[in-house]
Amino acid sequence: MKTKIGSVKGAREFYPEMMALRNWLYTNMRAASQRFGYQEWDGPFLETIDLYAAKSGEELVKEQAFVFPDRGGDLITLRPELTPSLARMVAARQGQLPRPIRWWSFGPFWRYERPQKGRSREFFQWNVDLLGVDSPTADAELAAVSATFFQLIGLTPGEVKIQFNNRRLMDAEVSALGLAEKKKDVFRLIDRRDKMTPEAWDKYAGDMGVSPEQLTGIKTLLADRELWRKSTETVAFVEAARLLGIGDYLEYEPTVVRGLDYYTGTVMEGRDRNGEFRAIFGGGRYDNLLSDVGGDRIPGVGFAMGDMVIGLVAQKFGRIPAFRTSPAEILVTNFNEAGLPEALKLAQELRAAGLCAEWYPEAVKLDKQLKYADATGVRFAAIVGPDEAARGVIAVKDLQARTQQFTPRADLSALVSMIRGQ
RNA sequence: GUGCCCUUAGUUCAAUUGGCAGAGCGCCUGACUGUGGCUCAGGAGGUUGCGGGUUCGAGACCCGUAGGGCACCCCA
Repeated sequence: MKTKIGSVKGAREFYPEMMALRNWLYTNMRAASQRFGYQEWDGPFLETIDLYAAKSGEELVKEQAFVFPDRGGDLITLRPELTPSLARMVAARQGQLPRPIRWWSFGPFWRYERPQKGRSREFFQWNVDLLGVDSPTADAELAAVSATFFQLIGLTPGEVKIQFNNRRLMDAEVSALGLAEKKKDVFRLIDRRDKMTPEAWDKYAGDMGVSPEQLTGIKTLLADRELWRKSTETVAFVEAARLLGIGDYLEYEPTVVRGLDYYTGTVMEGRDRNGEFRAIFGGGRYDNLLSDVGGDRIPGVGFAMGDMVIGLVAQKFGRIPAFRTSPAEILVTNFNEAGLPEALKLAQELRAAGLCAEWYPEAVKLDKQLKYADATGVRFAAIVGPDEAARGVIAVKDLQARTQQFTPRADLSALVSMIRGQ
């Protein structure tokens, strides 16, 4: 066996079919973003570790970031998320940017983790952020952007949902139980409610110093599907979401608190209704992030959606269209060696006429050339042999309809309208 | 970072207690010298992921290692 050089563990390889899927996601993400007036932007793929050390969360920085020294010895990080770059870039031009700031982005991110279903070390992520507005209505708009994307790719409220909660609300409730000082641990406890057995969860709570009475209080909170009504913020969020027509996608979920440290208010999470897959997207309000990276206090809200889970969910519900692998509309075949120059010329004239035309590079048997058209998904084939040349025509074969007709060589517009008219 | 499973032709997978490495699909050639999907016949293609060990003999057993998968952790 020949020497094989493998790919980097967890890195993504996009063969044309997968590239088509990625572009399909990108196209719909852009459409949803632009429908609400968001502008596309991007940050650096390389950053310093310091940018994330401040607020992203210890696990993300210490365990999951790709960090390596550059040739000068400085530590470089492949970006594990986008929000800190956004905060820095906005802070750098905080006086110049018209507000509100509505920005979206789609690009690669890296996290050093064990690859598994719906997760790799290299992934693409759609980020949407709204800065300069501190209101539950702004939070609802972000939920609406994500819901619009779901609608665009055909995922219904019966298939996916947007769960929401509020950090301030949960802060107050947890503090009321006398657990203000253990808030961070308690949030972690809440986050794991559905991931552990009830017995293990109780023990976990006891181990962190939660009394039986407090534990009962937490359970009461988490069982209260109407808890959101106690917060004017969440009530306003739900009202705005209903006005935006996405109420069917929303579901209040007290256990959603999100892992990133910088969230301050509304938090949300996209899920498939069956709970078969991990989170489709995650997001929330971060009002202190900009001041934490040296800027003014500009409030913000945003979410991030990875490309892998949404791909799995779209596939499960059969919403991924059959992509054409070849962009070519017509394949110009070669009848024999003598005809090669004429075929080459014909292909170029078809391009000049506006068609995407591919030229078969060898005068092999027609049989093989047509099989190639079939295999790559090119619908039409142009054939010019001695008979056609003598009559001044081109035989145009429609491989899909299994028909063939002749069109004048001198006037390609007839051929173009025939193909485009189909 | 932890645990379990997997790796044999281009690809998906077989191979009895350790005993001559095989099949489907794909590819190539022909049936069909100017026409694709179907059919039939023939053919090419392997250092069984890599490195050690046990054995008369290893695809199989043992150790290591790389890659892949699933779950945990964390999160998109």
